[in-house]
Amino acid sequence: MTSRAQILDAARRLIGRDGWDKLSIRRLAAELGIGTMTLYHHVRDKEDLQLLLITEYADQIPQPDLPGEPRERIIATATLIHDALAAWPWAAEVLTADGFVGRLGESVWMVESIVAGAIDHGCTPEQAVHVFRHIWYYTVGEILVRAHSAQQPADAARPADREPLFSGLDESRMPRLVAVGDQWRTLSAQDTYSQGLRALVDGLLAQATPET
Amino acid sequence: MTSRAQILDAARRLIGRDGWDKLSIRRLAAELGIGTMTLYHHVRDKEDLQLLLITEYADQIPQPDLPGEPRERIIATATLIHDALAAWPWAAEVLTADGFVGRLGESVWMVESIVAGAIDHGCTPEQAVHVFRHIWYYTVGEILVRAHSAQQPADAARPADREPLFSGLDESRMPRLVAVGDQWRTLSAQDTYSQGLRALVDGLLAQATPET
DNA sequence: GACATTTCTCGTACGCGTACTGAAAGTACA
DNA sequence: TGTACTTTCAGTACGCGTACGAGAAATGTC
Repeated sequence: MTSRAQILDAARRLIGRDGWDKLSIRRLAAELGIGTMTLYHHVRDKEDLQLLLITEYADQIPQPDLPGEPRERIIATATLIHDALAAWPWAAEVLTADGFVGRLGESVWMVESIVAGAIDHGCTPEQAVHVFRHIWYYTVGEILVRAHSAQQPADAARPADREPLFSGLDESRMPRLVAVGDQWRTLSAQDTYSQGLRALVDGLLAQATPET
Repeated sequence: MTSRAQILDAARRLIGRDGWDKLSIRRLAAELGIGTMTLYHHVRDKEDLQLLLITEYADQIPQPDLPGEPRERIIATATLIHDALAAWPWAAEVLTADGFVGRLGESVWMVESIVAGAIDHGCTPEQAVHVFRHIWYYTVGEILVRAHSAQQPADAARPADREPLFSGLDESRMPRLVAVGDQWRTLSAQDTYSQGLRALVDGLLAQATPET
């Protein structure tokens, strides 16, 4: 008999050894020493398998002491989500479904934390849901875009990507881009997320409670 | 001899007929009546083929009269990008690479427009680049998440996704989520993007020019 | 015209995800 | 004990992206 726990263990072993892009139904079955089709009796889909792995991953994130200030609590929680995804960008690709919320398991506290922060700041429940949604959009976008662009240096064979962007631009038509020039690439990407997140949260909270 | 134009035509025909998820190298070759591997002499990759299609799609978007007010110009341009992607969400999945900017072809004016708006508003070039970047993150995230969740109803077979979210939540631990309840699903998603975009832009511009 | 070089064409093959069949082997319950 | 159900697994099949390498065709050069 093969149990769910054994499967997930083997999957983690496989991912740890060969990377998450090498995870396949066939390889996992081989790792377990069982037939390929047997796996489909424990797991509906490859996506289902991935969701199980992600749920476990998310559940393992410890719930930290969050600041009492609503705005700071929202930002801290979002950053936590972001960091977790950044450490495993593959999860973001799978989680790009709204249904993910139902799969969160123990780690719903992240959603609760952000929604609660928004409500405590004076948002209506509807606005609070929107706040979470917008933060989620922004976070997923940042992770996915960065994960992809970080992959680029791997295949440095493409010469078009190596030369400065906007090289053959007509200065009369695109004056600002020409002025920006190579600054595009050389930006430190470290605090980018934090910056955008703060702007977004400030904007959202200001929108929701204009009198403040 | 097979030309690039013929390939792209056939690809568009195929996508129009069977949907963009049915586009495959093999089917495209069959549509053209040529061998599968022949395609690889005109196109490096499947991704390359997709980027060609997207470039053409983007180039075809007409450049409208944009408002003179910097903030409004930024929002109008971002909305344009968003609408274009929403009409063809598949493009967003492919474009999730920073290198996309080099592939924009004629439609760089969108980037120029946003960067120019930010600079006109008082941002430094570096800040302006960040403004575009954040808007891009948010837009891509919104498109990808929404595209995925819109696909969900297709396979309504999964019962777990049908029942109300957060059903079995412990009220004492997740009070806010329980309070929000089913509002999660019933939100009108129409103006969501516009709302979040405005919040983000306002936050970004306020961050860049705090004295205003 | 003869040759070399580049460009184009395509068959074969590998690994992948996944569906279907059919048949063993184990377990549960009568 | 027999019977029904679940779990396991091999085999086969389909379509996918694409690496390899062998030919065909076009093009340039003398």
